[in-house]
Amino acid sequence: MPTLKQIAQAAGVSTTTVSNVINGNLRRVSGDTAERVRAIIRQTGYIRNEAARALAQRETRLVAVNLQTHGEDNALLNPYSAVFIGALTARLYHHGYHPLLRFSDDFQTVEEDIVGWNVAGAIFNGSFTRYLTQIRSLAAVPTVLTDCYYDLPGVNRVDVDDAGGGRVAGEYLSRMGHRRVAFVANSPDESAVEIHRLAGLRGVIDVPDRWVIPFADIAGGGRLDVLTSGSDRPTAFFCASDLIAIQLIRALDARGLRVPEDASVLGFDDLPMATVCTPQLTTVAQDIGMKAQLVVDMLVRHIRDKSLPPERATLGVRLVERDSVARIE
Amino acid sequence: MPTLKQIAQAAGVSTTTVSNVINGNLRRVSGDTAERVRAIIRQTGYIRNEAARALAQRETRLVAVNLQTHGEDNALLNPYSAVFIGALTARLYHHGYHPLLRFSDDFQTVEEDIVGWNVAGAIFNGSFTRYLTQIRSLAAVPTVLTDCYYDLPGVNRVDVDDAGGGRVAGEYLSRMGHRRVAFVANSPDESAVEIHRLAGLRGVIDVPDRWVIPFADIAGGGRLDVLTSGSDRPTAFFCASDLIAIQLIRALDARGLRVPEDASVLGFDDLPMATVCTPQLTTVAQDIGMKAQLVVDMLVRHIRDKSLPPERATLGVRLVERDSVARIE
DNA sequence: CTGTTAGCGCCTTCAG
DNA sequence: CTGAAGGCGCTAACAG
Repeated sequence: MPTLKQIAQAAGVSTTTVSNVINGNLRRVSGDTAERVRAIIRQTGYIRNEAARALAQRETRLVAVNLQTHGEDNALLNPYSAVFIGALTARLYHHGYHPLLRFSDDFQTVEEDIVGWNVAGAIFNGSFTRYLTQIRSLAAVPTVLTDCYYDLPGVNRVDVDDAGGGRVAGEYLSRMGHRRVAFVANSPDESAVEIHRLAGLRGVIDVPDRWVIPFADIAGGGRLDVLTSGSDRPTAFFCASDLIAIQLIRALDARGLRVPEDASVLGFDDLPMATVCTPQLTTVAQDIGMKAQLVVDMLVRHIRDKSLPPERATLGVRLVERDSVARIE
Repeated sequence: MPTLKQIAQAAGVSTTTVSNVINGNLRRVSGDTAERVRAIIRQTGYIRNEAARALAQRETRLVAVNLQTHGEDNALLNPYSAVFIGALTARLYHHGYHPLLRFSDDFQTVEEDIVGWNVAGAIFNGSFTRYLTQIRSLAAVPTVLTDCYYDLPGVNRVDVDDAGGGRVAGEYLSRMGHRRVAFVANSPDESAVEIHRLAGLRGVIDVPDRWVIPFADIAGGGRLDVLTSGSDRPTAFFCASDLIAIQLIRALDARGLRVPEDASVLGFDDLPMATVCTPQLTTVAQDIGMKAQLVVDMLVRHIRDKSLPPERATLGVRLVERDSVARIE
């Protein structure tokens, strides 16, 4: 593989000129020379050394993409994360960047990536609140936080309208005749996202605390038996994610309860899996592709113009009606 | 952020010594100096510049991970790919490497990654046969091919025992009383993986060509109607992936046919989704985490010792019995 | 429009 | 066991 210098020699020009051609600074090169240089680049199959470029420019075309792991080492086991990361990646390519993936619950590795690789920017998904403030480099590198209700001065944010989603869910369930609704979430008193979804729901329907259920209680213990027996029981379950909804449906099914005949289930996210399960999931949809685009485009804007003031965007949601919620009464 | 040189000055030693400490060449440094250097590194929070290291060493700690896209731009929409990429990533971390992700159907971008970033190694998943031979850099960079039945001299391979999986499927279906079995796959006459699965099945059960079905024919057209009416119809469908199986179950469901009562469905892969659908999928399982480990460990071995001869490994499969296949007759 | 030059931060011979 | 020095390949002033 030739170096830029060799290209310059072969073309009989200086390295500056070649560099200018490669980087599209065509104002500083005559059309003639540019074409000659390009021809040589093409015929030699020259590819620029990114490490050298990074060293000289003090910046790579890498964007640190950080995902909380919650202990699990394969963060892409979660289908929402997988789809989102895939969408981010595709959009990053669009702007000529690469994701530098990091699954971690620990800020040290994250900082090593950001600083060690001289990344152009950083994206965080989830509520890293525990250590976000410890990441000193955050101030220096354009950053976008998603699904993270934490206000860090100078940092950009993209959030889903979680409260709005909860409200939409409540209004829909209400319209379908449901008055008694339970909320199932991973950690309903820690996850900011889930807290907002619940708050939105409660703006419409009164949900008693005993019906705010950590999913683990259902997956593990017999909490579901209590919730499905006796007369004091919910007619519908609003789940903080499709993944939870689908597992809940299975758990109900295992107890001989059919959805939506015996209980209604409403999801959140609208993952591909929502349409391949039985019954197909009625869910509050967020457009993950659009979200990735919002995030990446915002980041790139701030990479290009470091003086831009912090931005904040909220992604709308909409209800997608399928088969898991029944009209009652 | 200090540079290595500044650390050296602060410690009153040369850059060589600091470099040796960082890279664990402790034979060439006295325990005393090493500790002094380490202390300064710790208290300044020094992080080594990867670009500089890469330039000096002509190699990054990046591994190019390439995924075919089949036109789609978000390759992680496919749950199998998502889980596999996640597992690869986790295992790469384990050895101190990062994945450099590329979703592409085109060898140019792939080569730009490999050469431009001086990656330490490359992993390909899927049958890139169309252009694999065009990637000149493959000879120079340790490479592992997965799920790619293509023999490239000097290149390592990890495959799943697809033929064995087909056989296991056939034997199981046979044991359950099925004689009339159809095979549903994405591109049964192009995908090497699918071809092997079918071949394995055919070693046990006779599958007429008319029952070898591209999934598109089912998803799109009314081919399924033909397959489910009349007396000349299969009693079981062996699907080349869980994803296909689940969609097939839905399509059957839409026609009022229940699985497994009216038709049995057998999947392949054993993705997480196999347990969250109804009925839960009986499937030929491959251990994706193990596969990722085989791939990465093999790659790292060859990165460390460039003189190693090419290797080849095959991942075993096993049948996981759940609820989508019925015993008949 | 084009060339010269001085680094970017680290690794790695080679001397001592 | 330690240090000095050159160079990895590219970019970006600064001259011309």
